Amino acid sequence: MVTLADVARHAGVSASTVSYVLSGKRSISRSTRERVERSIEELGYRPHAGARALASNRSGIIALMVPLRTDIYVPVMLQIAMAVTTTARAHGYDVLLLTGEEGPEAVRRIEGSAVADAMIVMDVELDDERLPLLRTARRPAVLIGLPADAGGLGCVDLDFAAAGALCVEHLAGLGHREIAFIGEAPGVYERHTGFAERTLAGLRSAAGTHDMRLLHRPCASGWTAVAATLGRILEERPGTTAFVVQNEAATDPLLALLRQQRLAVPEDVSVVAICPDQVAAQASVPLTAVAVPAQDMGRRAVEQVVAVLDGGETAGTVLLAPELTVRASSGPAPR
Amino acid sequence: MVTLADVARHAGVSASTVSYVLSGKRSISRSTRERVERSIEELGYRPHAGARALASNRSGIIALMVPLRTDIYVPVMLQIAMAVTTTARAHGYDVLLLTGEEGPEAVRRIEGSAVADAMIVMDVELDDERLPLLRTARRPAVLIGLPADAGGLGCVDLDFAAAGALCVEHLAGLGHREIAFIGEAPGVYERHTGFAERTLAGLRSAAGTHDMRLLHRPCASGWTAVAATLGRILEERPGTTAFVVQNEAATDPLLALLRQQRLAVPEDVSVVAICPDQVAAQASVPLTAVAVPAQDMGRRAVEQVVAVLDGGETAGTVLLAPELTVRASSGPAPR
DNA sequence: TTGAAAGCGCTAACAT
DNA sequence: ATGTTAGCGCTTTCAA
Repeated sequence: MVTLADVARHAGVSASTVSYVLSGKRSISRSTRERVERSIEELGYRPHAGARALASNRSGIIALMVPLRTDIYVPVMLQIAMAVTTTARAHGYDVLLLTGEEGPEAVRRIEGSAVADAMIVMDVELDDERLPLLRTARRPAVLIGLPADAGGLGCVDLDFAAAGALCVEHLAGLGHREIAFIGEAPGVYERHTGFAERTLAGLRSAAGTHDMRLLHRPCASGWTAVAATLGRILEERPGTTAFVVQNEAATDPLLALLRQQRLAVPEDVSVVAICPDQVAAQASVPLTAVAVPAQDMGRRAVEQVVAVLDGGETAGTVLLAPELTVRASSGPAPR
Repeated sequence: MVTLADVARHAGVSASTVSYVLSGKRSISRSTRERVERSIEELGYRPHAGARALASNRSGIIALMVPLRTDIYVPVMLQIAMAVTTTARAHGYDVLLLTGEEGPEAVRRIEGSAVADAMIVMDVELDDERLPLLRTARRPAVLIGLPADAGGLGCVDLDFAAAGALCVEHLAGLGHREIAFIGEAPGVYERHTGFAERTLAGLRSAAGTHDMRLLHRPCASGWTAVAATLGRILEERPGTTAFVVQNEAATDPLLALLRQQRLAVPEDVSVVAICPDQVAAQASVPLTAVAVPAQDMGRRAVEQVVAVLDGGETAGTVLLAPELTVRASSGPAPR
């Protein structure tokens, strides 16, 4: 294995000089730098991550905690994870993948062993049990999601309340008066996941403002579950003229079921989704939707983390403004 | 920060004793062990990952290379990644997430900096450019997928050729004579991804044996693409009585489109999928399918890697036998 | 602008 | 059964 000492010897300089050429933390004469760089190249030298971590107290790793539950919003999760990884690499960091399964213990483990310089936590619950630990940790943490009390932790999320309101306003403008909200799986609400509750709050408040009736139904994934949910909604509220859907797994079954019931979209009923643009665009009826900017969220989270690590700036809350794209699934209320 | 030396002092023993209590690499008297363990507990000691990596030449990290392309088989990818992470944790390892984007350079980086003890590589192409590097690396590597020439590298994969054959045989037994194969996106074949090509080969060979006509059509994701593909198939081969689908994103649209065309499943046409069981079970018509055992694949890959790391046994190729589950989407050929 | 040298916290060979 | 000690490869003062 090629070490820094080998490079120093090969270039005829001291070890510290090589180190400084690498880190750029002090000025090096042009000729020396070039000589060292050539030696590095020729010998194929790579700094040993462990040695560097020990000496510098920096591992160059960002830990990413992903929920293990693969039943919900899978594409969003993967998109975020990928964006985090790509952005982290662009800043010279690698990403350690943790499953939410480990819970608070994972936070202790990462913190204690100094294996990562910072943490990014996804799928945050309103009163998440990992938060106290993250707050007192010596390493920065950024949440993707918004808990009840961020309390000094950096947060990145879509403004889901505004997203919900935006859906309602779009439908109100089209003359709809009675709408149904097909939400995430019941478990998501039971866990008090921030984004789900905030969306619901946004919908309710805007529905109130616009004097609309709103029916909320959580919905598990799977064709059968969607069919059951739709059946119950149509029975309870036969006057429903529009659906807001925040459940990636439900959009396609919903459209197919409406078709089966001879309900034309958007002539008979409108559908507005809250999902990634790609999902909305590829549906059987291209969906009017508020985009969940998964890539953006991942990218911003890393940028916050890196800002703290490199600059020392303390992280705040970044709420991304929702954008609604009108496609083929929404239209004027019938009659 | 609490160090091993702190623990040693607190317990009244030497540093090495603490180290050996932790590693179990030599016998320690019961009383000493308990005293040390109590000190560790009381002080809240965690070994410093970097220091350990430097001294032991082991990082306790397994690198996982995941394709960046999020357009294909997303749930499978995430399921595998999660299974890898969970299994790795069970063996005391953490997982570093790499995107395929970096290509061979990532292999060099990981290898050179000793940041990971081993690599698991997903989405392997038949003649993958990362293979030569992985072979000469000093750290073990296991592929999830099967290249043209594994050449000493450990491999884990579903036996996709057998899976394809199994689909054909099931349909042959039901009297079908003319079948269409809706495959992955064209790009997947262009990249010569192993599993896609092997499935096709298995289908073709079995179709030959059973004297069936087989039409293969790659298919991009998205409703429109599936509709176009189905349209062309029905036009070219109006006698088609069964579909084999290896494209998670296409199954649901396909079923909906068939319904629209008044083709009843399975009375008029049969559908057999190659996809995770969960996807098959949740479809609008529960699908007869060969399961892609994503969890299993992830788990087995880690077990291979760990076997090499811990035991030194050299890894072979593990081809998982396909299993076909009959559900509601397949039945006797019409007429 | 460069070098010398003291650790960083842990492991493992060598002693006893 | 336990202790002593020499590194592992790098960063970073301190000195020149």
